Amino acid sequence: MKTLLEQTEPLNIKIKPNWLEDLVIKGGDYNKFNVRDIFNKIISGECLETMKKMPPEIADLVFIDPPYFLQLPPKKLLRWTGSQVNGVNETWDIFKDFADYDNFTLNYLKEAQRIMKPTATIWVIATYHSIHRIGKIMQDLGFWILNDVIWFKTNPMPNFLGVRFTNATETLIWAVKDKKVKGHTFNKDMAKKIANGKLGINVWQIPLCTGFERLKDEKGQKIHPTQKPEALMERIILSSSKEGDIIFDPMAGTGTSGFIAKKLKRNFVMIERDERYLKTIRKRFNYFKPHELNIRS
Amino acid sequence: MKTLLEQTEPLNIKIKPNWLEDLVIKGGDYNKFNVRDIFNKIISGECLETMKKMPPEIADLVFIDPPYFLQLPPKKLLRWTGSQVNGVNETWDIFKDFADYDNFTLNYLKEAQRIMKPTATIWVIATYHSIHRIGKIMQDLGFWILNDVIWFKTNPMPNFLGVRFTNATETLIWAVKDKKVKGHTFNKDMAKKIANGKLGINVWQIPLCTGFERLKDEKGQKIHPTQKPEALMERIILSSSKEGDIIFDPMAGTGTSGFIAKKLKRNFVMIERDERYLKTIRKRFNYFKPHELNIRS
DNA sequence: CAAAGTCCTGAATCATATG
DNA sequence: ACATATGATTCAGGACTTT
Repeated sequence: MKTLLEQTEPLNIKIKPNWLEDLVIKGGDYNKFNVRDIFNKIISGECLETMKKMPPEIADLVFIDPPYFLQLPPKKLLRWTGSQVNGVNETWDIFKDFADYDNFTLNYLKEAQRIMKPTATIWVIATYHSIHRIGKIMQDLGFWILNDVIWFKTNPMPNFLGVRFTNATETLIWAVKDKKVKGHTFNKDMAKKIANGKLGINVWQIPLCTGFERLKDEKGQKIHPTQKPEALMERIILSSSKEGDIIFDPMAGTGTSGFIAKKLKRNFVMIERDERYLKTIRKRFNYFKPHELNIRS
Repeated sequence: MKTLLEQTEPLNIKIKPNWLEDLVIKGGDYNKFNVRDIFNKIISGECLETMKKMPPEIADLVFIDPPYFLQLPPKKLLRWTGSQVNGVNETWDIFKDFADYDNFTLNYLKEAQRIMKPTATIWVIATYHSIHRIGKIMQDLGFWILNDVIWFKTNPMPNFLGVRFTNATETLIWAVKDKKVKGHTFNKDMAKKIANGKLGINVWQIPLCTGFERLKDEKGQKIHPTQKPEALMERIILSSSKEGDIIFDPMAGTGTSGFIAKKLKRNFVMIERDERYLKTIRKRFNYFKPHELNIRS
């Protein structure tokens, strides 16, 4: 598989194919969506209110990369070289307190549960800052956890202050919507290939998203502070979905889930609020031919 | 360091040194403990009620290996007492529901928080079945998580059914009792040695507790279903405690925490209810000389 | 052109001292 | 109890520069 954006123009070029405009639809224009409205589309709109407009039981796979609520201090951490650590200080990661965060979590999980097909599975990713809250809320909602999967970063940011272990992992929770679900998709052979060709183990060694794959603006600054690696998304999709499946991501960011879904012959529905990210997704999807996105060129 | 029990007699020999009797004290004999009562002792008694008798702020390090609430079907339930010693329903991993489990968790965590010295840290281990519940409850109680540490088993039980990933991990939560805590113990150099000599990473590759280290009865049956490897306990103690520290374990099982604590020149306080495990601990501690356990021989 | 060296940065729950 | 200012500290990997 080719590396991201190898075949796309630089981001500062303003001219784009017209058909890419059709990739994003305005959620505000709809009271309810039907599947045809949103098939292989990114819906522009706020996460929760847009999810509520979705029809029930349409997704084969749900992927959610929510805010982690890192609770970082507003001040930047300086390195001895003078450069600063760009912690996440986006407004979307700010919550009043745990109760506020929990409430948000509960709401999007409820909607995800409704949107999932009966045999669908869901992946949620976070760090220790919030994964436990998410996991407990999932269990309380009746989700049945199939696995924790550990994303073991080969090149984590070191903890140079030496007061705790270097945090080299993020945790993914993989679950079905109910304990009684039978027949969810799991591609066993693919899982073996993915996890070091061994037993199909729940630890995945994958580097951070850096280099050419990392989407950057005209100034060379990263567009999204937490862009997920394509390799991670590939493993998720290859191990737990089939060709033609609908993959739903209500917090798309730079759209890695839909991008990889499409590369792997799946379909997607994504939601994203931020205009800057939406613009980036359009650029990114220039990789595809119109017919691959069910758009008439 | 020598392997466990290399210098002890086989478990089927009934004659033990008398001084080992003093290793276990009866919790029921006390209304309140003072530190001298319980210094390098195993307290025989039920976990919660015994914890409540403990003085506040005495532990430098708390290690808790609680029931995981695996929710296995009844016939596969793990028996705390092995063969039915008494008719009482003393099964180890049975809880009515999540609320029941959460209530138990909340109670022992509250007590642990009280027993911890102001700069103490706490380790709790579990699998995905319950770690998220534990983690959220910890956060709600004000514990401040320092790290998730992943115990990555080199020889996990393979998953033959092919419906999910082979679960090769357990998760440890490492935390201080409050966000404001300053000056907890973290032996940085030791952490580097522990985690592949590199960054001091939060992923530890350790085999399951098997072979000679695994404690077995006269019939060769394992005594405890989830005995933790010594290597795991060594890493915990070496990375986050100092010589002479008091390490507290309210659910001792076969006493690995205290055993390794003592080997590494720390002190311990342990609580264990089950007479069979207490007997095993006595055997195990025959490894030491009386003066190492502050007992007059 | 290859090899070696420099610089930058990645979801980060920092530590200590002073007011 | 707060807030604010300043100090000490790290590795892998990619981009870029120099030899």
